[in-house]
Amino acid sequence: MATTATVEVAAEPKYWHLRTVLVQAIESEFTTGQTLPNERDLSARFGVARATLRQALEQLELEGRLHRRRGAGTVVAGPRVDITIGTHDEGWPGVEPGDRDLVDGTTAAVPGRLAAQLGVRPRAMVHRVRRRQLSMRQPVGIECLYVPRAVVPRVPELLGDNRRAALVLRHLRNNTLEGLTRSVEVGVAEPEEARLLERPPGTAVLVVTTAYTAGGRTAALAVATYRADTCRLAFGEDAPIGARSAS
Amino acid sequence: MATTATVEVAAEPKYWHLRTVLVQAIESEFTTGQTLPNERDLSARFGVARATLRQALEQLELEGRLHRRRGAGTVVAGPRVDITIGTHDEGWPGVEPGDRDLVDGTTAAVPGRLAAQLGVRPRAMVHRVRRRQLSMRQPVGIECLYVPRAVVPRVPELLGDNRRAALVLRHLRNNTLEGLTRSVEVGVAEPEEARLLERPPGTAVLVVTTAYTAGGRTAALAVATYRADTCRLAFGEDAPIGARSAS
DNA sequence: GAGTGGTCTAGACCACATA
DNA sequence: ATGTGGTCTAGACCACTCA
Repeated sequence: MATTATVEVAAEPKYWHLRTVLVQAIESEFTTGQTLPNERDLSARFGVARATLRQALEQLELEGRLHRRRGAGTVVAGPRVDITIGTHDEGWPGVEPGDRDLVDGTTAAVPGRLAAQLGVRPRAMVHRVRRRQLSMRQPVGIECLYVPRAVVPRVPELLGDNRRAALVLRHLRNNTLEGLTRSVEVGVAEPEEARLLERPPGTAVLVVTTAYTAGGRTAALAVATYRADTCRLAFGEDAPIGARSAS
Repeated sequence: MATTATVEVAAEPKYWHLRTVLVQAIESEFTTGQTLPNERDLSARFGVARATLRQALEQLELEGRLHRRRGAGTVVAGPRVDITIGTHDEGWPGVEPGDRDLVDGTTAAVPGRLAAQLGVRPRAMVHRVRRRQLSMRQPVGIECLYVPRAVVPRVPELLGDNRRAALVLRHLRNNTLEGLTRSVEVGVAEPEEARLLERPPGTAVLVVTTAYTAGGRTAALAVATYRADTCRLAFGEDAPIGARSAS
């Protein structure tokens, strides 16, 4: 029994200790927007392999404390962007604060996984309107609205994206949306989505799925994916929780 | 200009292609709960390094398609657990479906980052009640309630965790909660939290922060962290979206 | 073109679960 | 005791940004 009374029963992994050290450094010696030393220098300074350092950086990015851009560098992040998630039909038919970007508007067969949620046959035709949300010139989310063609039938196939999207949205606005069901979960960005969000494929995203009901059926389904590193979802009518409330 | 007309401008990373192959394999050749071959075999089979395979597996786990347990193996996951997030004071004062586990009940100085959100002085004393949510014997979330001692002063310091927690909750239930503000974001689990969730440190979690207001002030703050891989947050009164609605 | 983060490799050892 | 996933290393090359 030569067990020395080491209090260090923890034995936390190296990447976690590294993360803690980096958090302290970020909070005490750096300010928002400031660039950190590059990964090779940092790993050398801390005496760890670059992969281990990267594991810590990845977690800090997921927490929204850092932003990394290939070729550019790693900078200290500011507070997360608040994405307001309304209790009502907010978001789609209306106009909201913040810049938005029309990506495209198409009509095609419903993606297999969404047929059940939309309440349509597996290969039914649906309109899809996709737009991108920006915040301070940075892309933060992709919002995708699916509307069964049965709900909005009169959209000529030949129109351009902009006109088609406008038609679908106007039609929907005239509908009386009665209620909605919503869920939030974590997903990963597919390559195209990732490109629009200016992130590598597989980046963690918050997926907000909203089913709009009208006339006892699902009239539309919105699937919004927000960058998990930069976004916080804010619910309720009041102002977001901790934001700028320090007197 | 010897540019051959290669359509393959994509050049997606290897881990993403691997992910796609694995998704197809999981969906076609495996069923929920089934164990996959181990990582060394899989990486050999696909002709990649183990680290590359693990990058794909990590994403699949984050998506909730796989569960990995050290020493045990990698199994195909079932559908995510729906965590109901009510519009009212649901969750804390009341009782809800699903098993819960009291972790501890303490009274200590408020954690620095929460003082502003609770509307108390930086080193003010707060009661903390912490419990764990289980689903089918698996831990899925840690729910932590902070109540300023100014709101519930009459809790003897000497009581055991169970009694203290019960007192705080009963006191809070007698209060008239007037409203709440809520946000959802992604975070990483600290080692202790991670242990309770049976995951490695740094695991991605969904952080739900709810501020309860009563009498024009913040009476309580609930910080709930749910395993991002196994949980989906369901909002609204209706049943969750796609769940079991296929007739 | 220099410097950055992103991808990928081929190993090694450790902590844990299970039988 | 065996086998699993978890951690860590020391390299290499690629894709991208920016001066």
